[in-house]
Amino acid sequence: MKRKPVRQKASRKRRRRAAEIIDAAAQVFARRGFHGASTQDIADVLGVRQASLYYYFPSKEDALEMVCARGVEGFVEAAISVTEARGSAPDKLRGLIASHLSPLRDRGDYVKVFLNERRHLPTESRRRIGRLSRAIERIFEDVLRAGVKSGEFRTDLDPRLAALAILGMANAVAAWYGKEPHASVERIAVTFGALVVDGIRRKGRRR
Amino acid sequence: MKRKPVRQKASRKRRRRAAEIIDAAAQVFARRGFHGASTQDIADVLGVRQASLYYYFPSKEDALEMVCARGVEGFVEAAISVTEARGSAPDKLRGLIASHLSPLRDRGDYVKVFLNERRHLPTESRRRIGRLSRAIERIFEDVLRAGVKSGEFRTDLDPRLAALAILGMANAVAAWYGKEPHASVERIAVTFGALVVDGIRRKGRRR
DNA sequence: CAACTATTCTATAGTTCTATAGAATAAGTT
DNA sequence: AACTTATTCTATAGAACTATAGAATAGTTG
Repeated sequence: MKRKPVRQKASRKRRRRAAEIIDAAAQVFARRGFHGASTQDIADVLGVRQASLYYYFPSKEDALEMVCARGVEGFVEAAISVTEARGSAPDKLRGLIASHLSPLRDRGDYVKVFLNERRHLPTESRRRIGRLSRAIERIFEDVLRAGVKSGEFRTDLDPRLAALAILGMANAVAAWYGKEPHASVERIAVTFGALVVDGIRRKGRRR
Repeated sequence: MKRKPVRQKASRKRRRRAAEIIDAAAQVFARRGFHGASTQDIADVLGVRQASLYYYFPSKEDALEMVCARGVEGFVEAAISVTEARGSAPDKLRGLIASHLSPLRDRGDYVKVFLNERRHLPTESRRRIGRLSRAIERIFEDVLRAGVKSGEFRTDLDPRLAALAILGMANAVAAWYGKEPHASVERIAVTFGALVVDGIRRKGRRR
């Protein structure tokens, strides 16, 4: 009867600390890559001893898994909710792009690690996370296919290739976001949306 | 008088072998990443002992440098020659995309390593290779800017963001090229070129 | 405050990896 | 064949890194 609030208080504190630890891991993995980063590097960021980290994760690989998990967290859900809202195919596509870029604002390092280091996850978690990746690709693909069917997009469009193109474009942002002046997530999303939907050619002088 | 041909013969053979060694390194670095790959992994591909590799490179880092060097080799030159040919801005841009994708055909692993592992190069060579990267970005940017100026591209286009978008799209191909059926370099180049220049929206129903 | 729990520390075992030294073998030359 | 040079091999030093064990310290609760 008395134990519960005790445990919760302690574990709330612990969760906060655990988040700091994983944050440091994300930062270090993002900068040096999983194998290029040592647990010592993570400890240095936090100002603690290397061995202390093992109070929060059982292995470096598990730390990677936590970072990657947060790196994809919410992507699929957000994307689905965009496609379920009503709107034109171009609107949905622009919405998908915006939603896909959104996590860069506050989780850039996590996203970077997910994108570049997930291949180093142990088989099982890599598979699980790979499924999420493919789910996102499929969502883009489906919107493109629907747009072709409805006549909003060109009939000669290859939805698969276009989806990979758009995702490649969007994912690449993680690599330079924060370094380019005047490039907020908003602005990038709008620019990319316009580029993909309408192209860069000036209107009224087709061909 | 007699020595020259001797030395040349020997060194021609050696160059061939050195190319095999670096090829194996490219393959292994592409698959596992620089720090995730051991020199033992490279030796395994070749069926030789780990230490034997050091007859061909002085350090693992140097091997990375050789791989990266071949990974960018020719990119800039090819891009420049595209921009120097005459043609419309859209033609040049499509040409740039095609030229940029071209090395994937026969040097996919090298390109992959250049894209993903160059950050692990020692400072000096990283800088040198970083300059080449920026040169390529600039070439794309310049074509876009020229197209805006000439009225071929939309006046509200941000050439810098568009260049990053297009390069991101193109560079991402390295990650999946060879795994997608019916996606030859030709086809990808044409698809991406059309996507960027004209967008995916169906013609004749703007807005 | 005394007892208990949570967190961090010191120390290190054990592994993996790069790189070097020098012997052995293969290839090439005269 | 005898000699020379090129290539690969065996063996290992030495460095770096992960993870564990158990002591020390800080924090919490009755």
